[in-house]
Amino acid sequence: MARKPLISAAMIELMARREHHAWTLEDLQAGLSAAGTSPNFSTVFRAAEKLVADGTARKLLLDDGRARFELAGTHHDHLHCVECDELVPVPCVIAGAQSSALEAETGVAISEHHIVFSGLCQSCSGRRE
Amino acid sequence: MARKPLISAAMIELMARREHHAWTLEDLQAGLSAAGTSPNFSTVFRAAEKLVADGTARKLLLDDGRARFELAGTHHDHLHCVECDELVPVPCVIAGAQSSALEAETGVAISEHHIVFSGLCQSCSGRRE
DNA sequence: CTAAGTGCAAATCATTTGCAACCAG
DNA sequence: CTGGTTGCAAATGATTTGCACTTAG
Repeated sequence: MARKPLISAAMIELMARREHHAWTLEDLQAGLSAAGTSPNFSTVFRAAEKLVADGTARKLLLDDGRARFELAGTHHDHLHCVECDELVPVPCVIAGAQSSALEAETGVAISEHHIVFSGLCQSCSGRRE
Repeated sequence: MARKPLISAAMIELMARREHHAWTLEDLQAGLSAAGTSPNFSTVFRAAEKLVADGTARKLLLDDGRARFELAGTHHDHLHCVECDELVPVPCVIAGAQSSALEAETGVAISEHHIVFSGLCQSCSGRRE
């Protein structure tokens, strides 16, 4: 049990730069390589999983079938830009009252949710006007 | 160019029975086998993709990495039951005003969305009380 | 006959895992 | 030394594809 391991630390720093909000394993490997280290894909994979395990990051799966990792933080949802393929964070629009109403209406018990909007991110949207 | 092909037709009927709301390819193959035909996995796969292509069905990806197919219909969202693993439909809780407000607030342009709630479906929820 | 639908086997894709070599404490 | 980290190669799991064979029309 020691301090943050090498790659994990670099990975956290990298993600904190927000070049992307959510990173695929490839993004992470490329970013780390650009930053000097050139870790093996497995290493990136395991470091990312570890960050998820200790709560530092969260893993997301999109319909394109590739996992993305984001630094954990306050709850928010995402917009998947159909133009640039970025996954950008957007504030959550579901009020507690709404999920309560849904639970009452359907009989399900909700513990969490994740919304993925599809459309254009701010920059792609602006570029199109 | 003819009428609905064999397996596709059987697949639509099968899905319409609602044993599941959303079917994995395995579910579909098992269901079709139980119904008499025993199609090859590839055949099931291609028929399902075709249904998606012609708008009869929709393909969904969950965090477990396996695709599920549901008959297309009016928009709704889903609850993924953590107990029985079923994906059950729930009415959409996002009002148009909310996404408009989100667009105004963030500058993104939303074309659609999909919410996946996690929790207990109605039967699992009831069984636990 | 001719295009569409199938089955089977092989190819992909995106991870995951096994294991031996390494490295900081 | 000793446990955590890495690299490399091989194994998975879930599709996807290529191709030859059928079959409905």
